[in-house]
This record gives sequence, C-alpha cells and structure tokens, in this order.
Amino acid sequence: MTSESSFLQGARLNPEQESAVTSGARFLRVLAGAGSGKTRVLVHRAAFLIKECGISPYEILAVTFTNKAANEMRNRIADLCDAPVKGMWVGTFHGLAHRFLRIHFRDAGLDEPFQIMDTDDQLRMLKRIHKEMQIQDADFTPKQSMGFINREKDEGRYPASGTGMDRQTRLMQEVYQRYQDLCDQSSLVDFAELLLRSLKLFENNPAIADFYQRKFAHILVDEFQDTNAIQFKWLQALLGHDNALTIVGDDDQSIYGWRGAQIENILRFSEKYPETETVRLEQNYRSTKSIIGAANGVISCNIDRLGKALWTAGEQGEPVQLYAAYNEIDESKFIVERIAHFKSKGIPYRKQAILYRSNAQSRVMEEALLHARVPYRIYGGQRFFDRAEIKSAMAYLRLIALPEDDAAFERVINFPARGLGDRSVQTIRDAANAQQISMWQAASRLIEHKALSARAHNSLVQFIELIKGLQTTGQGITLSELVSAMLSRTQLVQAYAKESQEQRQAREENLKELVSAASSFNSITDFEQEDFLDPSMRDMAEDDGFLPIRPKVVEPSNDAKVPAALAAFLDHVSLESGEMQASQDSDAVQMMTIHASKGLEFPVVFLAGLEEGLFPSQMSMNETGRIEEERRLCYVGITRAEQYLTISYAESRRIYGEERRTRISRFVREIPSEFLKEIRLGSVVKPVYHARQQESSLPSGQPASAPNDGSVKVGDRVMHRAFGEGIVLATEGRDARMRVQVNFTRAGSKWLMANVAKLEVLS
DNA sequence: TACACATTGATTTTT
DNA sequence: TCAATGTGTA
Repeated sequence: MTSESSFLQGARLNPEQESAVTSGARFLRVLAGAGSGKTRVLVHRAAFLIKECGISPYEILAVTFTNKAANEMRNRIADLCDAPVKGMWVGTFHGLAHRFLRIHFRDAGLDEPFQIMDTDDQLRMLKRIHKEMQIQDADFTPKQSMGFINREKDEGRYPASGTGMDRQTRLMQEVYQRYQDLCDQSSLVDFAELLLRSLKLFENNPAIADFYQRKFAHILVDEFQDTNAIQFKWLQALLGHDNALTIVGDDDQSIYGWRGAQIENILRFSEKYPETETVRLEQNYRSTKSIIGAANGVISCNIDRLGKALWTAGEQGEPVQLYAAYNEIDESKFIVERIAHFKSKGIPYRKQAILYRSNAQSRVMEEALLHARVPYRIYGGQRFFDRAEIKSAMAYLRLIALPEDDAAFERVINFPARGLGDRSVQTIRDAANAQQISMWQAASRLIEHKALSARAHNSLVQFIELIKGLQTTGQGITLSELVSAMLSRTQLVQAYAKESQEQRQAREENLKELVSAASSFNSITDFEQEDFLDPSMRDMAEDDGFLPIRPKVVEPSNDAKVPAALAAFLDHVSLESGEMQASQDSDAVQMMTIHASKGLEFPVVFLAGLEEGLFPSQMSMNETGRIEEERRLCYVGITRAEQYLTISYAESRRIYGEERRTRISRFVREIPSEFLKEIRLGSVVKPVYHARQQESSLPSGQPASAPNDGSVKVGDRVMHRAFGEGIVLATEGRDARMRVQVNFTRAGSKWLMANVAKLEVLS
C-alpha cells in the first residue's frame, strides 16, 4: 500500500481514487459520481491487488452487468498487469452463473447439454401453457405470466403452492410450476434461472460454495446500484469468512428499479456490513461547470440518496440551452438545425447525440434528419439476434445441437412452410404431453406408428431427415460450413421470397452476417478450455472429485469441430447477443433512449421531450418513489454531455394520435437558472408560441383553431424564418393540419405545415 | 394457407 | 396513430 510504488505513480489517480484503489477494507463501497473515473478505479484496484498484494488473477471475481463492460474490464486489467486475459473470472452476472452451471451441471441438477432460453422462447412456451390450461386473457395474459415468473425468480423463489394466495396468484403459481416442469423436461434454462439455479447450487452444496469462497479472495462488483435481490444473494453466497467485497456504483444513477433492481442494496450496504469503508468519487472529468451545475440542481431534489456533490475543475462552458418548441415536429427541426450548426463549427455528427425518454419519440426525429439529409444511427432498436430470420436460423442450429429443444422445434417445424400446419403440430404436441417426452421424440413415434395423414407423414419424415442429415454432416465440417449448409438445405432465404426487395435483401444480408459470425467465432471461449487455464480449477477436479469436468483438450482454433463448437456458439449467442451491428464508424448522429445512454458520453447532447407526462412519464407519476427514479434518469441524461447540452420540450404533442397540450417538465425547473438559457431561433417573433403559452394554463379542451392558420390565404406575401420571402400559392386542410404552398423568391416552391412554418404575413 | 379485417395496447430492457 | 397480434373467411 505504498504510494511510492511505481505502479501507482504511473496511474495518476486523484486522492479519493487512490484511497479506493488501495483500501485494505474487507467491505469497500465506492460511490462514484457520473464521469468520476469509476471503471478506472475498479480496474486499477484489480491491478493493484495482483501486482502489489500478490493476489493471483484467478483469485479475483469481477462482476458487471453488460458484456461490453466485462470485456473492457478484462482487457484493461490484463493490459495493466500482463495477466492472462483468458480464464480470468471477469464477466456478467449471467455469464458467470452460466459458467458455474456448466462446470457443475450435475450438482445443479441439470442434464448436459442444457440450453439457454431467451425471452421469445419463454413467451411462446407460456402462450402454449395458457392455451393448454385454458386461461383466458381476461384473467391474465401470457406476458403477465412471464412478468410474474421472472419477478419470482428475481426474488429467488421457485413455484409455491399454498394457502394465503388469492385465486389469481394461485393460478399464476400453477402456470409457473407447469412452465418450470416443461423447462426442466427439455433442459431449458431461462435468464433468471441461470442465477437462481447457481444460487441453489451453492446453497445445496456447501463444499462447492466453500471452494469458491476460498478461491475468490476478492470480489469486485460494478454498477452495484443495479443489482436485484437474487444478484445480491448470489454474491453473498460467494462471500465466505474472510474474502473481500468491493462494490462500485452510484445511487444517483439507479434507473432499473422497474426491472427489480434494489437501490437499497447500495444505500443500506453499510448497515448490512458495518465494517464497510465508503469512498466518494466526486470529481467529474467529463463535463463543463454549467452541465454539472444543472445536474446537481436536479438530483439534489431527490430525498432518498446517499448524497454526493459532483464538481469539476473544468471550464464554465456554455449554459444549458432550453428551447420551447411549438410541437414535436418543430422540436425535431430545431434539433436538426442545431446539429447542423455544431457540425459547421467542426463537431462531427458522431459526437452529437439525441436522447429521449421513449423510443416512440425517435420517429419524428428521424423524419427531420432524413429530410435534412443528416446521417443518423439509432441504438437499441431491434438487436441482431432478435430478428426473425436469425431466430429461425438459430432455432435450426439449436435443433441440430439438441433435438429435444421444443421451443426450437415449434419455431421451425413449419417454417419455411412444409405443410405441417396447426393440426399436425397440435397432434405432435399432444403426443409429447401425453407421454411426457419431447416433441422431437413424439414426432419420431408418430412416424413409426404411421399415426398421421399421408401428406403430413411425408412432410414430417422430410423434416426429421433434414435435421438428422445436418447433424451427420455437422460432424466433419467447421461451424461456419454447418451454418451455410443449414441455410441452403432449409431454404430459409427463399422463405422470404414474397417480401419486398428491401426486406429480402436485409434478411439475406443478416443471414450472411450470421455465417461470418460463426466463422469468426473462436471456440477457445469453450469453458472446458478456459477453466483449465486456471490451476486451482485443475486441482479441484483432481483432488475434490466433485467437479465433473474432463480435462479434454480442445484445439484453440477457428475450425474446432462441431458439435462442441456449435454448443459453445449457441451459448455465446444467447448470452452475448449484444452489439453486432453493421455500419459502425460512419459519421452519424447518435440516437438512443436515455436508458441506453448510460455509461456513454458525447460532446454535444440533445435531451428532447422534457414534458410532464412524457418525462417524467405518466406511468411513474402514480407510484411513490418512481418519480425519484425518473429524476435519476434525467440526471443520467444531463451528465452524458461534455460540452454542450440542449434541452427541448414541445408545447403540444401528438400522443397516440391525439394532439395534446403539454406542460414543461418539473426537471427543467429544477435546473438553477444561472446554468440555463432559453433560446429562440433567429429574429422571427413567434406570436403563436406566446398565445399558446397563455392558453396552456387554461383547462385543456377546445383546441381553438391555430391563430395563424386563418390568417394566411392565397396571394399573401409571407416571410419564413429559413426560406425568406414568398407568395402563397395554395392552401390545403384546416386548423392544425393546414398545409400551405409558398413560392419563395430564393428557395422556390415548397409545401409547409402552416402551424410549423409560422409564416409572418407581410402585406 | 392466405389474406382481409378487427382488436389491442402503447416507458425504460444490461442478460 | 399505428404496429403487431389475433380471428374469420374463401
């Protein structure tokens, strides 16, 4: 712990960072404000333990939420101390839980190979169960069942039968039970189950728990404010008598409460572990004083927080700009104009981000960007592995690896259509249910007994042969060859023949992308390989005997043979389905929800739609405590900005097809006025804006015709803030939908929305 | 199986 | 409003 050590001198940490990095406390809580160097501290602490305290890289367990964060941490630790990258215990909660389950599958009560089930499979299965149990949607929907089950699992509970529940809860428990039985039967494990099952593994096998408690001298957890009940329990299960736990997080950035995250985990950490040492990182290295001032102003309105005062040694910077748009279209146009302005000042598009509360807001923005020919990229839309064609392809691969996978079976038995409609599928399903076997087995038996119509029989035989054939071919070829073979034999591409050219092309490209993903997939991530890099794991296998892994040598090469590589690939895909997007480094404006922006930073940020009911969202205004989470979300949004922050709201917004008057978000009012500056475009006065603002204090109801609409008529000489002077050629529609055609002296003839263009009549 | 029509539901989504 | 589902009919 000497500050003279060369390691620390090279690191250039501030005093708080350094005390966090070198702390000897067994329980360390680092409260790291936005942009305060949180990851840096975590990585340096790991490196410090390895280089200065003689801890082996294999004795550290580092846990994150996203694969991105895990990879970054892994690489940075390895960089800092020449530790091996592979085999280190750095990963996501789910990824690490999965690793435990693969190693100890037998003690966890699982068959090898088990398969990870995604949300889609989960919902499909529940729909089936609902039908089977004849549950009406009026009672509760499959989606609600899914929510219930996942919530229960996140709290660490398996299905319970019993007294003291109302009728509906009891029924949901029955659904849960049936669901769990089906999963167990077909060796399927959902996301929540990964954690729950590995927790049970530790609880039921003290020797295994004890081994890991001794093995992991230090447990490091990132983004601790986002942990839920089971994740905390899981960490506690790994905590023995003397291993240490470091948690890093920011209670002010807890924005996943609705997903079960318990902010109490970080707030009450020191009550749970009284020896806890708490270090606050309050110096921000990202933003200007104005932005930090605005952020502090907002977050200080929250009661339930540990309290931090973020500060920066940086420049004052521009005040936060506020724009009151007439409606959402005006808002989007304004933002696009500002983007062009920053671009002309030398800030490339890719360094500018538009953040919003809900995805629905992106559409209007997109239109405006498209119109102005500004390139953009939307994050967090549909993920690569969530696309229909990829899902189908994956289902085929899953069937090849594990024909018992009913979810996969159902997904592709009649896709591409091969004449096995609902009736045939139902027959197979019934047979499977009746005999408690998988649909694959049921199908084989139905064929044996010739229990189907001749046509269905033939189709089914063909389908089974198709899968079997691929299984056989798969033995001798590489993974990517298998994927190619699967695609050509299943005719997946052709199945989309009647879609539009564009659609078809996109799907085909995605499928090609899948092939290349398969070829670049390196099976060295194979767990058997990885775990045997770790000497203590090797010892465990030899000495203790309860470890059922075989030190099988897997060639670390790209063309490892199927099926080992296929199994690893399937796991990889279900756990790391994240960033696999095409066009990356083109210069495009970044668009995403505020949630998706957490952890990122941009020189220029636009926060759009700061309106009551939208942000904070209506839904969060009823329940207590939810508003505070919205405020934290706002804090996250503000603190994404490095140099320029522009906030906007629309006074009128179309929501679900209805034009609604809105009020400015309370969060804007929470920004100290010294850091805020309201702006208007150009010199054109906006009479409409003022009239409307007066109106908005009245009970909303009659959307009286827009003052401007009636005043423009054919032949009028008008002025437009961007196009200049022109003559009205024609009008179309009325009131809010009125469109005007104007022949501008400079810009030529254009159609404009009357209420957006805000034309000033000159003559 | 395929298409037309009705119904529903609509924050956020690390794995 | 509008997209994604579900239902009904040829």
